[in-house]
Amino acid sequence: MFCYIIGCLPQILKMRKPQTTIIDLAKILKVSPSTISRALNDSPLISSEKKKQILELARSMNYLPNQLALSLFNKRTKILGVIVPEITSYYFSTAINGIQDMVADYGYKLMISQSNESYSEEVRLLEAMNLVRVDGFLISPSSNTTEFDHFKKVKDYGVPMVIFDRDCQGFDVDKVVVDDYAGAFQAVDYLIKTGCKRIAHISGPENLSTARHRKEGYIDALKINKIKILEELIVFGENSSSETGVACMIKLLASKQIPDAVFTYNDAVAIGAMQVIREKGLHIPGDISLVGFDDEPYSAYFNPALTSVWQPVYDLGMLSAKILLNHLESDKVTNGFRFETLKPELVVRETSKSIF
Amino acid sequence: MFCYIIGCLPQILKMRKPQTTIIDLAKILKVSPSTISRALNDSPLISSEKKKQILELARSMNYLPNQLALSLFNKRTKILGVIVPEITSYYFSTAINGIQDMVADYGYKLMISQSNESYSEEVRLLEAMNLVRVDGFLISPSSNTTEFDHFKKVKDYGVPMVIFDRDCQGFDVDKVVVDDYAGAFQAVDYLIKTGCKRIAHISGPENLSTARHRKEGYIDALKINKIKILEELIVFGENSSSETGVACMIKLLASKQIPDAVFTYNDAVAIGAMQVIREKGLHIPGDISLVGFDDEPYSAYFNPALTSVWQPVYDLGMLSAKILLNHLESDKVTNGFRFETLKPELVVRETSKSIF
DNA sequence: CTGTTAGCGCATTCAG
DNA sequence: CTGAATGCGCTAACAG
Repeated sequence: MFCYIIGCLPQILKMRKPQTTIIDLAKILKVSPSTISRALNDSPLISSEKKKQILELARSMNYLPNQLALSLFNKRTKILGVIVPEITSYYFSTAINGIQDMVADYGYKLMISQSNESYSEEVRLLEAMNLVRVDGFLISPSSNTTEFDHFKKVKDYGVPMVIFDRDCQGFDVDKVVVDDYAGAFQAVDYLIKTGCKRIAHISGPENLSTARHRKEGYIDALKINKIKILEELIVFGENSSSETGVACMIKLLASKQIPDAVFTYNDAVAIGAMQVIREKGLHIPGDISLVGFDDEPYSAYFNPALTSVWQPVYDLGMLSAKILLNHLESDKVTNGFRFETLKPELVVRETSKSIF
Repeated sequence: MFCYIIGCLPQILKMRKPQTTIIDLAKILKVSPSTISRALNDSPLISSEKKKQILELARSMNYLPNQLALSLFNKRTKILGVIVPEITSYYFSTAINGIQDMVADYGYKLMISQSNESYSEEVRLLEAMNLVRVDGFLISPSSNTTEFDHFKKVKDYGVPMVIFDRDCQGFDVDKVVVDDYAGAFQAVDYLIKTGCKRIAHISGPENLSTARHRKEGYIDALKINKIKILEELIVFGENSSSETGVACMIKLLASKQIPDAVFTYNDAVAIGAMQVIREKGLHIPGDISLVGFDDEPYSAYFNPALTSVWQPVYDLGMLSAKILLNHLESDKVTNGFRFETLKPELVVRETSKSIF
């Protein structure tokens, strides 16, 4: 679709208070706009006397340089576009945190939007931000994004971009992800070492690379420990909410032989599962061990405190932003793409037994 | 401080791929740029034949209108500046959610930043966003902001703004807040009705209007029920984290006579408090009732499930944005300021006893 | 219907 | 050291 933003059409609007420009200053001081510009930009090509005078007037008249004009001229806005599936989650908001902290010192602002896990919304946002001429993109694709032409189009347009957290297989750009496989493997291997033999897995949306990798880690940990993989012990949640955790756990407990451990896609799911287990009158970790993923701040305060796989999300944001900044602030032509993987870490708490 | 963004200074930078402009199109088709512009904007002042031809070429050349040029011309960017204390909290990210949902249909984009509860950072962000010429501001001030000249300066500059969640007393703008007083009153009144007589309060940062109002609600609920207010039962947390909840609860349990209920500034604090109570071997709500504030999604899954005061945060964001849009999209000159108050609601769960 | 002109606010050549 | 001219990409008022 080729369309133009409605807002651009002419329309009567409340006129904003006119703001002082370098031309205003120039007229008052009876000098040329160039001179004003030079003074404001601390150019050496101006007498310090005039400079002082100009700066003073500028201050007194509340002069503010217009970034729009600057951006138009410089062909760079110093704005970065950030698109995440949802901003409400601790995970992504922490990543954004990292991005902002990395980027602030370089004078970049963030334009942030959430796709709400919707592909079409993601496309819309991407295009809108591209029209604003953001200098680059930091994107974590929606779970319903299976085709990457929209990304490719923007990239080919010359806008640098970094994909983070969720991989887009088959689309070549810089990417930063967490080693979900390793995290899952570690978690399940640990469960096995504590004596669990019938370990279930509540997986996430199948389309998510993170969900797939965690499932693979789970499967390989079982394999390497010579434990049979049972289809009935793997259930798939539609999303990663606590409600989904509830539904999936109910399903798992409905079978004749219940699991002695559950490794969930993330903490939210684990929390839902925990409630179901509790209500069934089963003991954690006595009857069933439970391990989550993400290590959200609340997880440590659950009763019992949740064993979980901590992810370096803040660093994820930082590194993604850093890579993007590299593209933006250096002249080096990039050869190939970076694919960075950050290591997660198992945090053992009370929902899992200990290894003797 | 009067300063210029470093990024504006001339610097060698990797030239971005030149993008097609209406002038390019004009040259190719040998017509004037105005004609191109008219075609692109679906003006009636053009032959449908030419229009079709132009649109086709534009599409094939991946033409995208440059919002910067447009914004410079229209004196409006269709970008709204959002400043919140922290983006990581469920509370503010949900408010942002509401803002975005309200604003999306009107074609506005969001520039979001967090002040990290720092006054100076807030000032910095505000100024940077103002330079970008955002059309308006949605701000929840940092807890360390006690003086509002920076807001006033921007407002006087002609940029509309709405303050939300946290009030700035003495500064007149449109504001949208939640009735913290009523929420707190309801919670504490309820605790009293369940038989609690020695109700403690863990308050938030004293500078926060929300913390003050919740404390006042607590106090008035006691008063109206003729319960004596005891200084020793009110402790102040430096911030609103779970760690603070832990620290404050330890303090409360150290006194000779422990409370039979605790009303906390928010859920995060309550969670910390809950852990301390549990570790002391006390029963909730048997020995101590516990009520939080915010009703975060996890609170329902705690063990026992947390009684809390739900806040209409999403609506808070929506309404704030709506008010700002009113300023932006209508010609009506505003007389006075709106002060909207949203009603919170007590959600009773397991950490409080029931009323017989 | 179409082209020309001017200007949004600024920086940067190029002449003086 | 300073000013005049030019252009960033686009629209709108004004002629034709």
